[in-house]
Amino acid sequence: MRVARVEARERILRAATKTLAELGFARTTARAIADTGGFAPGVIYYHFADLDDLFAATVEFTSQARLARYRAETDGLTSAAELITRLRALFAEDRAEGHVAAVQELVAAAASSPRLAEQVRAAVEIWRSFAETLIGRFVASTPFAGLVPVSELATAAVAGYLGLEMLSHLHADPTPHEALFDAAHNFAAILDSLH
Amino acid sequence: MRVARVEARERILRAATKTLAELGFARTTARAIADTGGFAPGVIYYHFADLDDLFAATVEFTSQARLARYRAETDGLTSAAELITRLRALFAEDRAEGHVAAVQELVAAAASSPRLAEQVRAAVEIWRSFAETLIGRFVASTPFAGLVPVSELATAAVAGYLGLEMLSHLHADPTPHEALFDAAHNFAAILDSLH
Amino acid sequence: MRVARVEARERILRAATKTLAELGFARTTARAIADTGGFAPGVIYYHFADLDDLFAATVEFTSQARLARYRAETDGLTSAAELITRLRALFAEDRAEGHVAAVQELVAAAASSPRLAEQVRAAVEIWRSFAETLIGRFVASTPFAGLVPVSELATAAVAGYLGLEMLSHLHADPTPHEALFDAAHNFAAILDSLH
Amino acid sequence: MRVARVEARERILRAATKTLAELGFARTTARAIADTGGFAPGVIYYHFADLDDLFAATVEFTSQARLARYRAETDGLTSAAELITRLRALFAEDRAEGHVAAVQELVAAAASSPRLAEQVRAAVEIWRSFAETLIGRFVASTPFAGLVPVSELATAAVAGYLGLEMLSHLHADPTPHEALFDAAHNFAAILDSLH
DNA sequence: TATGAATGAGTCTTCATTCAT
DNA sequence: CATGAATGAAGACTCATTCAT
Repeated sequence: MRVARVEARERILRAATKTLAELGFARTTARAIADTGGFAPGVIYYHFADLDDLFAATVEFTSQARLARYRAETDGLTSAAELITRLRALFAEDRAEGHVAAVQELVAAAASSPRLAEQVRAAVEIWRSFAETLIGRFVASTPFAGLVPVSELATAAVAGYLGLEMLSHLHADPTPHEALFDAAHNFAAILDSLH
Repeated sequence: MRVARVEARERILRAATKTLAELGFARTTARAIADTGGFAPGVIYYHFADLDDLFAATVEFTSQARLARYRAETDGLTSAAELITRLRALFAEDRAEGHVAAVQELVAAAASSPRLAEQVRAAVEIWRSFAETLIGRFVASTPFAGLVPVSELATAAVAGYLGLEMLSHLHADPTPHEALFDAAHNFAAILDSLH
Repeated sequence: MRVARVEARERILRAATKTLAELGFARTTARAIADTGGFAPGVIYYHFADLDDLFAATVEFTSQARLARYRAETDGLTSAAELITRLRALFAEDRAEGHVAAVQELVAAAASSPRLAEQVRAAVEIWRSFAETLIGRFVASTPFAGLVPVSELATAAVAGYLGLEMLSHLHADPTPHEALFDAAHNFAAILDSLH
Repeated sequence: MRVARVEARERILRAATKTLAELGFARTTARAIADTGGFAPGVIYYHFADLDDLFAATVEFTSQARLARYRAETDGLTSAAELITRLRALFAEDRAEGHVAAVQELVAAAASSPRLAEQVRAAVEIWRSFAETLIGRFVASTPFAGLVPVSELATAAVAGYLGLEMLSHLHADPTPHEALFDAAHNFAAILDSLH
């Protein structure tokens, strides 16, 4: 029973994530989610109070899952260049599974829903904190240690990440990301040489 | 006559901008815009084909106006630190008048509206190009000239700017921006000293 | 389940037919249909894509039902006078149930809706074809066989039928039809005597 | 002044007729009429109480004008075949100028507007009466005089005429009318030979 | 629990009509 | 008289949500 319940919840959460990524927030209606997941719209209300509740849960669901993956991939890394390579691969996964797209849609939508904003804020803070730790770790072993405003950089990184995702919906091609990863890789290589 | 028409259009455009900034895209309905501007919802359709048309015009309207201002303020500057100071002031204006907020909402909304996406893409490209010119100008007089991927930085700047705006709706206080400007100012001072 | 769905559809179709007959096309709004049928306007859109879709379905629904009845009543008849008597009774039914009135309204409305026109054209062609068969059958056994342009008469019959219905909305009394049936009956009696 | 006023009225009436014929009643809005005529929508209300008033006047306007023409063309004719030829030409004029189409639209619309119905009834009665006179004249000189229900035939003629017009909007080609005129011409030739 | 039919509020949009200029 | 901007009352349609089965 418990297991079935959790599975049903996750089925809905995955459908919500996919729909957000594919259709955008405005067209992610209860029926659209149900169509994506292959269940009746009514089911949603057996597992979530309302759509706002589902969206809040979606932020946490998709965020937790990805964070675990990001932690696993970046744990113990010492080379900045290697970090960029890993992040590029993780980013490709994100895009393929629609995780960033879904989160970005919900961050944007939070402006219209205080209830959702609360949950999103928490998730974003977790990512910011993760970024801060990561950046701190790599800056620590460079001559810039102490000079770099790590916390601010972490905020900028999260903001930039979401902003890029948002902009990417305007174009068909994902080129901007690639070029940025290339530039970041070059910079990371310089960083690594300063050890 | 002509003047009256243009004035009416601008009244609607300002109301749309303000409503987008204050309520977010999802709640920026024809009625909400009309309430903000103090006119009947029907007027919108007398001056614009539909809401999509109004939103497209809003992107251009608010974008053009701000760009002129940004160009005027940054023209002829040679000190990076001074540049950051000016940008901080411009940003304060943006926030007070809701320009960035409105644009950010429309960039996010463009994901659900191909028609709007076209207009937004054009506006974003203009800003990216402006950022590229600005960054290029300041990098040229430093030892990093040629090493810095100016185009990518410009993209990142626009993305970061919009991303920060988006994140700012999650908090009440605008602290993150202030801290970032402080950090940027420090960095700019170093840049200036390298001339 | 399936049955409930079909029943709901038919309830809406009957309400549409009745509303068209009683109020005319211009006043047959979603709300008016809902009021007639005693359900919420939204139900219409649960069972039909939009009003055009409902109107198209109404043409077919009312047309099919009546045609079956007309075929049953006229099958095997050999006396023209008896045919006229039967047609007069069928016509009385039509009027009582609003079938012709509804169809006539939709034929007129088809001028403004290409989508509806398609469906209406098909229905009209079926009736024209039915009329042609009927007329042909009765003319065959008279001296005029071969001289009478059966196809043209059938077209004229359908046009006249719809035209009469349209004109009948201008008067309160249905006298013109009665007089025409009387005249037709006299003519039919002469036809019968020529066998 | 008087003349200008009458001219303005007629300009509006012609625009209404043309719009009805081209767009159908449902799309004949004040703005559509104004667009057709090249004047501002507001003008309509300087010459007519409201759209219903304009439509009522349109029925009379177009009806009177055509009736004069029909009378002139059929006056003094003795050959039925020649009558059909003349009617065919008049009908071609009607179609080219949109007169029948406009009237048919208004007859249909009268079902939804008691006020319009009154005016339409009067116009239709005039045409019915004209048809009755015409038919009576031609029947009088045949062996059928006294046997033919002239009044009913006149009603049927008007109804058929309007019905055909209505059906013609369903097809692109006007073939049905042509075939009917051919058939009528053949019949008329027989009639003529019975003198 | 799941289904899917139904509801009602709310959205965009149109349009007859008015009125200041 | 004419213009054209503005209004307000609908109308079509959507969608979150409920509920009987």
